[in-house]
Amino acid sequence: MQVRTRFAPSPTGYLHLGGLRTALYTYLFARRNGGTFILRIEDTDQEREVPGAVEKIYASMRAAGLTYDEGPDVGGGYGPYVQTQRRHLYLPHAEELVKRGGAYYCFCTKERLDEARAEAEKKGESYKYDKHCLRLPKEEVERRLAAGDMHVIRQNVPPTGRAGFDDVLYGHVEVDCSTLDDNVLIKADGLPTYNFANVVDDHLMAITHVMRGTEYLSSAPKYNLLYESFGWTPPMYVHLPVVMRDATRKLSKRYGDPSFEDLLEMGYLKEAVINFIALLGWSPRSEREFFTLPELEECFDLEGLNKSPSIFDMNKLTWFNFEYMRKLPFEEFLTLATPWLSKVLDPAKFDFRRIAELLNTRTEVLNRIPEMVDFLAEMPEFDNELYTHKKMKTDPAVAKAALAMMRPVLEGVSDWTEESLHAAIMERIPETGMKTGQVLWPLRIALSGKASTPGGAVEIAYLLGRDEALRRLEASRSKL
RNA sequence: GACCUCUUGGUCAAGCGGUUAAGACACCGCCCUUUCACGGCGGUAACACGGGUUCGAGUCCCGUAGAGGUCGCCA
Repeated sequence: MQVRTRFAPSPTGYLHLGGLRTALYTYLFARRNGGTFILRIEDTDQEREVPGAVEKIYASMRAAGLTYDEGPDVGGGYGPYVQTQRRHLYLPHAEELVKRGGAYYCFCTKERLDEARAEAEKKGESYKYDKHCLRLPKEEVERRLAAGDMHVIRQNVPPTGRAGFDDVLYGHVEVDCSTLDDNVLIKADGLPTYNFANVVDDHLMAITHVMRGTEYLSSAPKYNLLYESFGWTPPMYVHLPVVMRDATRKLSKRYGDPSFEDLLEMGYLKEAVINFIALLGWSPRSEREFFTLPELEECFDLEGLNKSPSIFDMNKLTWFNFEYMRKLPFEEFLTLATPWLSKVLDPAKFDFRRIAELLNTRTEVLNRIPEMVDFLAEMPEFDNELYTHKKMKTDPAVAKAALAMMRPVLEGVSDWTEESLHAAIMERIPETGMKTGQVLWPLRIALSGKASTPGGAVEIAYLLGRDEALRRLEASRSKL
């Protein structure tokens, strides 16, 4: 069987991480099976459509490397791939369904429906359309249709019996038809609802595997009923669990959870995000944890999918990013780091290349760079207690002696390179009887004012330049 | 409320009737060390609960509890 999968977002905003993961799995499944991956835009809700959202989807897919074989902007043999451009296809199918008894015209007003809903709610019952219009005489239906009365087309769910579907993850799921509602298939504006469009399009586009979120789990039986009425073979279903922000809430922009684009802007590498997202809900069932997209395409399978929702752990993402960051070839890292360095440092004054070297293996996320190096631009205020370090056996008193001793040493270095500085310092320390750490720890603090810096005393002294280094040394010393 | 689904450490997650219940992140400790980091070594920490079935259950069945989803002319 020729596998065909589709990712079908609606253009209502940004591509959130749950959506990205669905897209990724859908893509991977197609690739792994030598199938076709399709992007379809589900824009039948004209009111909720957000301008520019479609372009955002394209951009995110491209950024993630999820190339689709068929789609609005790439074409394909099953187009168009935007539902509003397929509008003419749905009504005939709905009419066909009416003929087959799987659907019927409904002229009920919004007011009548709202009332019924309110009443059901008052009684604490769940609302269900009462099939009022199904009982309309055929002649009346035709008359009102001809008169152009406002109407919709509803699915005609059998009042009794069971309806179900087979899901690769959840197995066979079945419900009583009596719990199912006669959903609207064609809206009054002539456009289909998701319920109908996805069935018609998936069939017309020869989709073999429908992968989507579990929010569709409870309506899937209805979709299968539709396939049945048409006499079509339903696709394989793979409902994917949600990505959560904590135990009870799913990831959402409202709580400030980042989108894929947000993460990229923050300085996360797309490779890291993809790797992390892939493992959030899927396991290769081995100890391996690093995968490039092509590697995932090789080994992704449905068996490794997890049924329960998983919590998005920023911590682990950051760890992945850290690992990817340090593996980055230096020149690439330099290019990525430069704009972040420029936010706080003047490129004319500082050796970006050297700073980047020091940063390359210690940067978790690019957006942390400014705070890691801003002390170079301006000496921060700091407490003399920073000089205290048990392991290094230093405290303010030791620091005072160390700094006094270091001043002439640094002043004596004419060739201000790391090599010369290192040589001069290391030569002097043994003569004083102090331990290396007792001198270098205070020196680093005196020059940086920070407990943690990218690089040691020598590197920092070099980066600051002779004048600034001596100035800071003197200033810090006088505060002791 | 009704229906559907889920439930292994704080988090991700392996396990698919017999294991000392992996591994990773985070956390803690030790070592290394020109700080931090990196690296190395080690540690704390889990099968939601109750019944079955079985010689044997995290694994199968049934309940209970908790959580999530759905109940729109939204997708």
